[in-house]
Amino acid sequence: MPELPEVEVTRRRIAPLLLGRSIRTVATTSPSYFFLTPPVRLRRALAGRRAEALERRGKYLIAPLDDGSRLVLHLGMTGQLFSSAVTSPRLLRAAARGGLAPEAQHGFAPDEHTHLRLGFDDAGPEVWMRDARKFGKVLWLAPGASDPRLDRLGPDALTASGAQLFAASRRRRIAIKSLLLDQAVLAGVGNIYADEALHGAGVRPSRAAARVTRVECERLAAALRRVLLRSIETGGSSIRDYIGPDGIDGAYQDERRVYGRTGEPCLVCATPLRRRVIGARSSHFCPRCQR
DNA sequence: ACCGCACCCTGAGCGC
DNA sequence: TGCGCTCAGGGTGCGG
Repeated sequence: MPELPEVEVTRRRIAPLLLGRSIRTVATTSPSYFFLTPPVRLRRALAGRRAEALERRGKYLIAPLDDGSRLVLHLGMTGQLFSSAVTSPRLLRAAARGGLAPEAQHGFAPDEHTHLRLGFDDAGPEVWMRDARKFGKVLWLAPGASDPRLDRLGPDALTASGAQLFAASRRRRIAIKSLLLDQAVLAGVGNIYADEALHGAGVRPSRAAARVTRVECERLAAALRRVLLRSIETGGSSIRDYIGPDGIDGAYQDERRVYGRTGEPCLVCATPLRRRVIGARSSHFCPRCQR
């Protein structure tokens, strides 16, 4: 599940493939709600353009183009943005992965889930976007156009302060976990890193946001920064679908302390970790360390 | 205004 | 072995 770290790693590694190259071909799948901008319009808008930068806001990637328009991408849950020159078992269905050595899986061929393919006016690799579940989004913004999705994003989780978090949590009766996932409060936090940060800060995910103290908000902001930065360092979490644009898996899944570890011992106090559904998201926590 | 929840989608993993 | 069911969840939007 691409969250801030995975999107940031993707940004850093895909930027060299995108920047300064003129887009010559744009191939898409059929219209669906994956395309907030209809494919026909998207193809027209992108052909001949050149990305001048690649920015990240929360979990969104934004590429300002040379005509002042912008290409906006969101990877959703299962989105993969990668070079056509790479392959990875994660690009294949489990059935197709079976038994194959990684080096035997050459030449990933675009399938029905490969929704966007950008080709360039040189001989280099293309940039492909694949998303089996289509929870991702592709959007083109005309010069000067804005989008409510971007406008409502709160401060980036990497730079948000404990004071901001404290202010945003006052009078809120929702669980602190749900508040962390609200992109208008903090941009970039998803289920994995919310759970990890709450454990790091010693705060139970189900606690009402308004009952989290100023000191705990400071601890939460610090834990978020620590967890997110460490994940970026290790290439993100490749738990199911996520791959780096260069086909290389992240390694942060090996450093998880609570996410997906229900029943296993807490690495701090050895108490078996618990799972509880909060706001339709599974939450993992230590009943002893997190109050 | 605030909050909970259904919905979009497909593949994995399970039970029978 | 194979089918069908359930679950996973980011973000949006609606109903209470």
